[in-house]
Amino acid sequence: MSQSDRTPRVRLVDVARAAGVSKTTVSDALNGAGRLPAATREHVQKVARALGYRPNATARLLRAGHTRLLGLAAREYVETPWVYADLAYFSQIVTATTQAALAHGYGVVLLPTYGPDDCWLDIPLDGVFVIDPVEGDPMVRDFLAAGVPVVADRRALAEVPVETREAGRWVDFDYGAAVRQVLDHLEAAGAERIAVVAGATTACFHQQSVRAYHEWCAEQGREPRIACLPAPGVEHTLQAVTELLAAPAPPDALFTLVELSPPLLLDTIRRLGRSVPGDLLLACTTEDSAACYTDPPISTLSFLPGETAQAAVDLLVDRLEGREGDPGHLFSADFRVRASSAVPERRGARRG
Amino acid sequence: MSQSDRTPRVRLVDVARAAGVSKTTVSDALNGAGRLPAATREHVQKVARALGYRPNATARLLRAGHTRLLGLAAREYVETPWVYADLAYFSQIVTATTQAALAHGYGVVLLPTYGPDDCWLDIPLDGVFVIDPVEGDPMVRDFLAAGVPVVADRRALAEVPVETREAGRWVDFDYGAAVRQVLDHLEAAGAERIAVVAGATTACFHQQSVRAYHEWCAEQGREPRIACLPAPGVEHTLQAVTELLAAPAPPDALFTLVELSPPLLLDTIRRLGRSVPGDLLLACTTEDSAACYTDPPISTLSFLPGETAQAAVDLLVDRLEGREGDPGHLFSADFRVRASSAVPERRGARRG
DNA sequence: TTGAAAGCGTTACCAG
DNA sequence: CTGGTAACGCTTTCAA
Repeated sequence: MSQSDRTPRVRLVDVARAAGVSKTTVSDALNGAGRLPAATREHVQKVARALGYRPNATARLLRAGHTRLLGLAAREYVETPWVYADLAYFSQIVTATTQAALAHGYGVVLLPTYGPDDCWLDIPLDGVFVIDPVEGDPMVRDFLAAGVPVVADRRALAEVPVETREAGRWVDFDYGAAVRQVLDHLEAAGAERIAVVAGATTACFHQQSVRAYHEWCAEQGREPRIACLPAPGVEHTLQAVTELLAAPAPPDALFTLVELSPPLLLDTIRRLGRSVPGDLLLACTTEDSAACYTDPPISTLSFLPGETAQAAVDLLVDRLEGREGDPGHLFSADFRVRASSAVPERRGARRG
Repeated sequence: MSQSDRTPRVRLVDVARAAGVSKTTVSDALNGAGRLPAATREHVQKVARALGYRPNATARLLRAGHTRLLGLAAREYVETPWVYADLAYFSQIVTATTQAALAHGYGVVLLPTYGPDDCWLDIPLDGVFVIDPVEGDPMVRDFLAAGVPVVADRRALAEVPVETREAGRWVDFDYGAAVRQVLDHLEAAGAERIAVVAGATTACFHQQSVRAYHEWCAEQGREPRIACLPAPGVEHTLQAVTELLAAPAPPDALFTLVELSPPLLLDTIRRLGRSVPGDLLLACTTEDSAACYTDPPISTLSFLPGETAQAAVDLLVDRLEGREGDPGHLFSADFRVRASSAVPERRGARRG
């Protein structure tokens, strides 16, 4: 690959010349194809090894017509240069995607989320998994227009010209339903003023969940108490929590929709003088497994990154290998009620 | 890319035919090369757009002779199929590598850590960053033999045939020194029985750090108290901690060398009936930023994933773009003393 | 200004 | 059983 080398790589033809045979024979000998006599095969292999020959991967790909490379992009915070390290959700998506891809013999390329438009089109990809596409996402549009199969969410696919849609597959959640499930639970547990921390992006998840919260509030005749963060970050998130809890007639429940270390959030709430669940019911959208080890364990809403990634890869690979599969897969979020949003009795007991 | 399509992709030559010009003209018109009259250029562009033409990435790469793709592999737990999601260190390495690569116009491919030997050689890579190579790592050997520049640690490079070593660069730490620094600190803070949780792999980091601990114990005439984990995982790690603390004459200091959520560890220690730093001094090797928000804040040892990744990419890119740069970069670990391993006064006060 | 043709390094088809 | 030769799809040099 390296062009800057003084010594150019040894090519198939070099081996052929050195071994006194043709390119075909070398190719066959090395790939176990054809029916060469063992002697020829071994001779060629020896020469190849002696010369340090390695096939050029790019040339093989051009020949093969596919690259067995899948792209992965997290688009939620397109503006801010890549911030997914602290986000357990994206970490787990990356891991699970890589594992699933590997199991099918595919590699995974982490795609740029920002930067010169179209730069992603220079990467030789067989398919792409786009997580949290933004509204009218150009990446989804471009790949689909280029005929590269894409897995995204239903909205992203609906936004794309119908004639390019054929290569699109989707994985999706009913985000609104998930949010309402948590709100209903908190209300049933006695919460009257539920505060929410959400993201201020055009990703489907945040748009739908914020909308669901507002609708829910309207139905219940309640005043929304919501902080929308334009970017992730521990500082800002804790700050938002602090401000929400400092409001006059402070909330008696908190529901976070952005990732934040659960033990840390718990600790912060305590330092603000509130007990959980005594003064404040708590439910977190998180993939951090630490949530069930805290005291009290924290109720969590999970969007199943492992399952999602697995499904996305399967969808992509089915399409790539010519199998007619499902057009997509709808998941249900996983809400686990734990002691942090406990039943009303306990709260009444404490206060009475 | 997708071969399974009924409708084969439209190629350069198709556009040329449709526009009534030659391939050259199309290429020039689309790439802004040559000095075509504006009319021709626009005409070609219009036809290309109408046909939905997208250049084939693989073919361009073959022509270009490079792929602008960098491989990234975490080799520490080669046996276990990819377990880096919960590990803040690897997450941050991935993010930082991607960012740094992007800044140079390179993409990043996540490499398989296990699976059919050599399968990584089929991926068209310009360079590779191998984190925590194992002893005699075949991945490092193969890429170097193939003339693909590699960044790893010094040991990995030393193990490779000298004639292929030219394409190797390194980033490294003096792990032993880092470990001794922490042990010395804990001792100065009054610890007499320091327990350690480490990994049982052949990665440089674990080998050197475990050795340093044993040497330090020997020098001090102390009995080592160490748990070595063959694989990561919250359960196992907490279990190891529990066992170490349950020993007769229990340790008065704990130093973890494997990643574990700091707030969670603190919580666990407390549930075992020990206070930090009162009963137990605590220092963690971790990249989790939550460590400085706990109460008490936790002393941490960091191996600077951000800086390491940045340096690795720079080393790779310098080599690829023909610049003569450094052969490698030696880092010093970042040890931050916080209240969890506080000065002896406080411990005396509590106990007296 | 435009086009024909020569690569890039591999694999695969067919003659010999 | 082997070796020429034609793709794969693009860029670029060089003539016209």
